[in-house]
Amino acid sequence: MKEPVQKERILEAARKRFAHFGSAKTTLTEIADDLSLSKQALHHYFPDKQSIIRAVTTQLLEQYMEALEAALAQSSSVFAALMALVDVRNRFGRPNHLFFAQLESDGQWFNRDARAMLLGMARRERRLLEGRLAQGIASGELRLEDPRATARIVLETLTAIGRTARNCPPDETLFETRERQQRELVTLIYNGLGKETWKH
Amino acid sequence: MKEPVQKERILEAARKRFAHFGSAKTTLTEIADDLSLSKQALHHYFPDKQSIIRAVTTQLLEQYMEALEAALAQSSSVFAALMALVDVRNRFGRPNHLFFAQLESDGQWFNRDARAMLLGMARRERRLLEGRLAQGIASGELRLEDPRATARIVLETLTAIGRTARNCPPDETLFETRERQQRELVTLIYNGLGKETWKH
DNA sequence: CTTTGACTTTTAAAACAAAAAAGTCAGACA
DNA sequence: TGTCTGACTTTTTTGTTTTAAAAGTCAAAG
Repeated sequence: MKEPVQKERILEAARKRFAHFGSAKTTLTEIADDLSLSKQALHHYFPDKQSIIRAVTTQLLEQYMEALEAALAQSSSVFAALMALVDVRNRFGRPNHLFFAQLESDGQWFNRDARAMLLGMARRERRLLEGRLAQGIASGELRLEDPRATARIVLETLTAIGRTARNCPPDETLFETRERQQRELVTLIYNGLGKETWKH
Repeated sequence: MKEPVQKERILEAARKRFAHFGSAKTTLTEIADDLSLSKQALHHYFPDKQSIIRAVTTQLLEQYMEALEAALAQSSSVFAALMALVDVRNRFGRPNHLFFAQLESDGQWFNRDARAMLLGMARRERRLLEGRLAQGIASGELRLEDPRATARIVLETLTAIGRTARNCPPDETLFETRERQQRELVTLIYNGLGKETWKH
């Protein structure tokens, strides 16, 4: 074999195209051309386009989880952890927003696995945050009854904010606005309405 | 004139149809038929369809503002005010979700005024909530630095949650889920992470 | 084991025709 | 004069057909 990790090269090329144009607007021929191959070569490593999308998705989500886990682990306070959550989410979501938007949309195929993948990811994400909240409770930083429910509502809300206006134009301002909104919300939640407001 | 307030009757008929099918899927002929009129009669009172939509929108938003104002005024605590906010929002949004979704979407015409109207409404809504928060600060219930920013972020977030999955099927479960989510969020914000959780 | 050329099938896009709805106007009727 | 309708034109939406493109298959070559 010429290349020891041809599969990896294909996945890398696909990942780049998916990030820029989304999986729907990327053809197998384009991916193959990027590698100076014919599309039949791709079929030798992946049975169909769907399996390529799935592989790229798995890879991305796995990287996200690792980054989140690391960020939460080294956060010195729950507040820092929440801010890191927002940061890592946007660091991964922004360059791939087109890709993820298509995964969630009612696109033709896929979507069987996509739903399941994203759901499983949401679960792992929730467990991580729940764990960090529990740590905050143990350390006396927080007084919370139900860290699980709290983690769930925080993540659901951040997702809702991130979903707004997921239309075509990749407006950079929009991303900035959303991230700022998320940071403000997290700050508000951390402080609540009855305490002194946290100072920047 | 046969009817003293023919314009009102037309608006009422339009409002009903818009609520059920949205303004895009409602024809002037249908509205006219409901009143046993020809569509030309409608044109005598309203120059075009857009003006009917605008009139209905204005009416609905005005009713919403009055309901919200009343609810906030008679709320005994800020927490009750926030819950009332969620309640009134959904009480108005649910029956007309199709209508409002179309207003916000990139539909063919309209949308010039629609944006402005919704923006103005968001402003008035924010002022009301801000006032109620300031009242809470004055009464000693809250300690907040910036009630304006807080009102803004709360409303933006509630809107974001209400916008999720605004697709076709008027699934009743979805509305329940969203409203529950909004209540949980408001509770979380009120209490913050550092205090004892509020008991139901 | 990889890769490709030639092929079939499926899916998405473009073009076009048909239907429906919006909007106009002169005039009827009380 | 205020209210409404019939007959009409223009615009928009919808449905159908055609066309192009992409997905997927297979035998065979290096």
